[in-house]
Parts: sequence; structure tokens; C-alpha cells
Amino acid sequence: MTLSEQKLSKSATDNAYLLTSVFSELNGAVLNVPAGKVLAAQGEDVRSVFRIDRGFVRICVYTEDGARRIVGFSGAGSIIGLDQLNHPSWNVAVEAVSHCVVVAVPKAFVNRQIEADCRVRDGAMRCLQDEIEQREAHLVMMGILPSSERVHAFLSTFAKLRAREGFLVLPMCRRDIGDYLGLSMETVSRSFTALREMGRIELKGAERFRIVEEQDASVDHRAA
Amino acid sequence: MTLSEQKLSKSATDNAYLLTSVFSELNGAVLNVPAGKVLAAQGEDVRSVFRIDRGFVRICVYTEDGARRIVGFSGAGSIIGLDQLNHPSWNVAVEAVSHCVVVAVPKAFVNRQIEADCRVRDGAMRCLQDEIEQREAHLVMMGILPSSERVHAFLSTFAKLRAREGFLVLPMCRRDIGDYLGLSMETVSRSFTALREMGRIELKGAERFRIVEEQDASVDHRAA
DNA sequence: CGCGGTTTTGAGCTCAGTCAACGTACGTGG
DNA sequence: CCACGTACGTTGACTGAGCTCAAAACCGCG
Repeated sequence: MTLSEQKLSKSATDNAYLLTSVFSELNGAVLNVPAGKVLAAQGEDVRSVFRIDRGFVRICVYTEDGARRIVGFSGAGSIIGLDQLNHPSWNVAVEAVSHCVVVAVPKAFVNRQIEADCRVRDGAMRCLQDEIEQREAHLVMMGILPSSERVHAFLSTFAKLRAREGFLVLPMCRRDIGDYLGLSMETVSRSFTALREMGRIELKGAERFRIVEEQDASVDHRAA
Repeated sequence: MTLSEQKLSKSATDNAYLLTSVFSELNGAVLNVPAGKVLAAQGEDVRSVFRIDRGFVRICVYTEDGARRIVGFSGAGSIIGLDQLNHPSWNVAVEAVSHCVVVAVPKAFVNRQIEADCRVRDGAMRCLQDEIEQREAHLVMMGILPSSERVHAFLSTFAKLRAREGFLVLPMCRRDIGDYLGLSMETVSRSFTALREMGRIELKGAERFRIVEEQDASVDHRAA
């Protein structure tokens, strides 16, 4: 696993399909969540597990002194809360970054399905394993990369996750990115500028970006 | 979950007892691992899952450019590798920090037991959930605390995990602590010195330490 | 067109990294 | 037993990446 392959939620969605049967609209409520709304507050009782069907959420941790860290972003297809099934209350907050459509399935129902259906159990374990992998990749990145490289890795991952050509819209603001990458809002902004000036990304306004594919500097051109 | 309650492996061992039946000596090999030895190399095929019965291991990630990050330490009672069950090869390395006694149980057997025994399944899921919680706490700490506070939080956690009075022996060296906390070896050393001079820890040589209980500065003494 | 929020840019400062020297503990072999 | 070597830890001087505070620019919207 290279740093640039660090995941936001890609393989999580690859495995989440194993849980399709559980997150049917028959088993839970379909919620329409406006941007900024809190889906689950830190400390609140865990009642449901969510599947994101549209939009983007951030997973936040608030510390005693009011600081916020974002430990992950998740987009359509991701399942949120499998790691909370044995907790009485949420130890993270789940907040909509953009307008979201979410299926909320009662925790007890999810637990029963895990008990009853070995495909569901397998899917849930794979999702948890993916989450561990994501957190570890995040941790490694935070420890090693300088600011601009972190921002570039973040944008690359985001772009790969979307796997679409052309400019992409970033749903989250600079502060969110900063809280995710362990940088100040200003440093994130400066990194955007630096990457643009280096020709490694293109920007349209503050929200739209495109990764410029770069030659791998480690490739030895003498071979050509 | 406060930062000072951040876990190395405490609750992991609380849940690992649910898997006692799987990690019986009858089901796997008991290994005697000298300090420094690699239990599982990054990239190596996943053949076994381990339970640490004595000693301490570090979970490492090596990047392409040779840098090392430590994503966790685990002590007696912890189970290592449940997050690797669906991976062909280890995406982390497991290395003995001190002399260890380890039970290695074949991956296929663990998978079968998870399939067959719902207590085992439940235990495995709880262990995975704990691991996510640990990684998230680690991530939060890395993003927020300055160097000395990180070292103090690390030592506090280590001490709570051991839950013993008096001086404790740190099995890992300064560089290991640095790679875990995202600090250089020198900064870790300076933090030890600073904490000692502040009277927040006591040291006997480089390896033995004791946390000095401190008054919570946020307590308002006018109330007394 | 003006307003509020977000982003960008600038200036100064600080914490932690690097490089380098020195200290300390331990094990080996003369 | 002591001299030596090696590995680890500590300390110092210097440097620089990123933080803070502050101001300006930009954008969407009523």
C-alpha cells in the first residue's frame, strides 16, 4: 500500500455491497440530510447504523478543549457506525459535509443480521478491517509527509475515489481538509497555491480542481 | 474518551478473552521470540494470527523511501492480525520489542472458528472495533498535542495499561516512541527531560519512569 | 450593490527537526 | 580487572516548516 493509494472510503464501498440486504429501505428510514447537519453527535446514544447513498460526511472527534479533528470522510456507498455497535454512545460525530441521502438502520436489526447471516457477518468484518487500514494509512501520512504532499495525497485519493475525468468539486472547505490533515486552514490554502504554481494541480475557483498527471521522477529515462 | 485515556491495547485485551478458546496451545504453535525479531514482515503472506502471551510488540509500517512509522504497540493478551484475515499479505510488520511468548494460530483455523462459533465472531468484531478506536485516538493525539504532551500521554497510557504502583520499565527505545508519536528521537528525549524538570514524571535511568499524579489545573480551588 | 462567509496572502514567531558532539551503559576480549 | 567498542540517550546550536494574527481578495446571494 503506497501513500498515494491511501484510502478515503473506496474499498469500504467495495465491501459494503455485501451488506446491501441489510441496508434496504425496508429495514430503516431514508433520511434527507442538509449540508452541515449532524447525523450523530459525539456522546449521543447509538441507535442506528448509516449507509450514505448520496453526498459526503465527515467523521469528527471533538476534544475536551473544543478542538476538532476529522478522522475520515465518507461518500456514497459507505457504511458508518459498524465500529459503534458495541458502544452505548457515539465516540465520534458524523456530520453532513454536503447534502446527503442516508439510510438509517436500527442497531439491533444490524446486530441480528450479523448473527443470522454469515454473508453479512463477513461483510461487516471486511468493512471494519478496511476502516483499520484507512486509519493506519492516515496515521502514516500524517507522520511523514510535509504539508503540500499531504494536500496532494488527499486530492489524489479523492480523485481516484471518484474515478472521473476533468474537474471535480470538493465538497469540504479548507478548514475541514486542515482538520483532516493536521494542518491549519491557511497552510492548506498555501499548499493549494504552491501545488498550482508547481503545475501539479489545476484550480477553478476554490472548489473545483484537477490533478495533473505527473511523470514519476524515480523512473530512469535512460532506459527509454 | 479523553486523550489521556487513549489506549495502547487495554480494552483489546478485555475483549480478546472472548477468543481464548481459539488461541489455545492445541490449535497453534507457541513461539519464543527474542527482542528485535520480526514476527511478520510487511508484504509476507498472512499465515497466522498471533496472541501475545508475554512481552511487547510494535506494529510498523515501512514506506517506499524506507521511513518507518509505528501505528501501535501491543502487550500480553493482545491479538494481532485479525485485521489481516482478508489480506493475502501483511500490510504492516509485527516486531518484538522485548522478548515475547506468542501463540500463532493458522489463519484458516481462525476463519473457521469465526464462522462456526458466534462467541468467537463477537470477540473478533469487538477486537476490530477496539483497534479502530485506538487508531482514531492516536490520530487525534497526533493532530493536537505538542511534543511533551504527546510523550506524557503516551507514558500515562502505558502506566494505566499496567495499572501498577511505582516505577515501570519502558520496553521500547526513544526512537520507537518517536516513530509512534511522530517525533524525532531527540525531541522525545528532550520531552522526557522537560517533563522531569516540570516534576510531572520521575526517571530512574533511561528506562524506568513513574508518572507524578498532578492536580487538574482546570479544577477551581475557590470551591475548596 | 453591499454584505457575510470563505479563501488567499503577508509578516513574524515558535516548536520541532537536523546535524553534531558528548555522555552512559553494557558486553567482549585481552 | 580494565580497555575498548557499540548502541543508545542527552544536550546544544542552528534552521525551517507551519502556526498565529491580521488584512485583503473573492464569491455567492439577497
